Amino acid sequence: MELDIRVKMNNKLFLRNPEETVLGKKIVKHGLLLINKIGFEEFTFKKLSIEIETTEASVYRYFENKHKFLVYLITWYWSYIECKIVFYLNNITNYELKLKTIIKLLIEEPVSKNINNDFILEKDVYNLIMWEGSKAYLTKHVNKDNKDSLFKPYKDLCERISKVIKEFNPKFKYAHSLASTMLETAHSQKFFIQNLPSLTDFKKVNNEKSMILFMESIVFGTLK
Amino acid sequence: MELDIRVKMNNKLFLRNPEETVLGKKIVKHGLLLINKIGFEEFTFKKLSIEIETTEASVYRYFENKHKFLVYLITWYWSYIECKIVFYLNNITNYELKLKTIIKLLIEEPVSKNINNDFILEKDVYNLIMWEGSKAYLTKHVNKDNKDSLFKPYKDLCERISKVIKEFNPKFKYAHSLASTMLETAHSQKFFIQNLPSLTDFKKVNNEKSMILFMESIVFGTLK
DNA sequence: TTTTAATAATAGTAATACTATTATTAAAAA
DNA sequence: TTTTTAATAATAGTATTACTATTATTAAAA
Repeated sequence: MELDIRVKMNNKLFLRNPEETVLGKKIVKHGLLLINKIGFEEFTFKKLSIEIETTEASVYRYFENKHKFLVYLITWYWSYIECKIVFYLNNITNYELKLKTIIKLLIEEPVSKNINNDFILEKDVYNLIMWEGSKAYLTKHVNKDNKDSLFKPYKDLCERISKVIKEFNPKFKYAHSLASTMLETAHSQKFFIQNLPSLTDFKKVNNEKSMILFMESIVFGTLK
Repeated sequence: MELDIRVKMNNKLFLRNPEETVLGKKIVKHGLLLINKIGFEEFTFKKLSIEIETTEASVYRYFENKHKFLVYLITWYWSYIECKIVFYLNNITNYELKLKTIIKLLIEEPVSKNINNDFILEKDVYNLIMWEGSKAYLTKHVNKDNKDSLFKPYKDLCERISKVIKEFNPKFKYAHSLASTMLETAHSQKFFIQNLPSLTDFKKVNNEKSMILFMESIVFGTLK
């Protein structure tokens, strides 16, 4: 079963809504691929415009700058994960199972066939989060961006997870911090496995089961 | 009591050892301050050279590029923290107390008077780690940098912490991952407190005690 | 005293991160 | 149908960035 999730994006993230035009969708799709390929530091609108055979200025008509474009993509992922969590927790009443499901959704790499809309591929955004996710907020303009609600999807996601944590153990005082630690740890450990494996205890391939066990030992160890 | 720690730096990080000349020390000292002030993305060798009244080319004689300069500073911090841990664990035999001491050292903000060498201020590097730390490895050339042993200090630190974890609970399978999670979480939670507080459960000021309790609940919860 | 080596300054370059202006096309109003 | 307006794209620019190559200056060693 595939989910068709439409995410409403904060309109401070773009100058013109890329979902509304062919060129806009092309920018998002190929921009995501290009950042994954060469990295955010090397990525420029010029390079993207050559790739999709348009002009630099045309890209600038959609996005103010490459940072806003990154936040657009990252935000899309966070909103998408929250939708997924809402959907999969829907019929679960057991709080332990709820938490286990969340952990699975955070760690399990999406399979490539799982296309959820016509221009963003889930596995590509997953990869982007791993490599560039924290760069969305690790800037000196984080406070301004925060005031523009750019990080609302991340906060909402954190809030949702922390509510499940509190349901599981109402006495635990640090539900939000545990939730954000879960989110950050999922991505950083994934990155370390691929690139700095001695910072982890996992194999390069087929590590999902042991990663899930690790995360469960942290979450349930902390909460029980 | 103050520690006078001299850290031996990987010589792939610089073209000319900045510790050996007055200009070199000036570059490191004011470079650190400038990155903290304007952020790594906005930081350039040109701006630094104006600040310390020299030329851009002179800065380039010490460091290949600004990324190597960042890794130089970050690496210094990791090595320094490992030294500190070695020193403070020296006379402790109780493994629980060892872990608690490590947690304290990772979370406690250094006091400003604690100057450990003539050009790097501990509190400034601490701040740098919080804001720019993960940018040291979140690049597409992480594998090349890793082969040049640029991240050895971080790995050594992680290894040292994971050894204490294993002493405390020899059966725990994920000592390295727990250690790297501790390191990453210490910095990300500190950043969130200051900039995205709704991702945490701590106050903006005087949060160290509760942060330490949070980290202890994770570490001992997981290991017990 | 001369040679050599270390260091700094000058002057460049291609690329980056944009902006302002002009041209083209499409839709709405007269 | 024609004209006006609006949307979009392309052209051509700029200041800054991230460097490099060359030349000048100073200091130390032979």
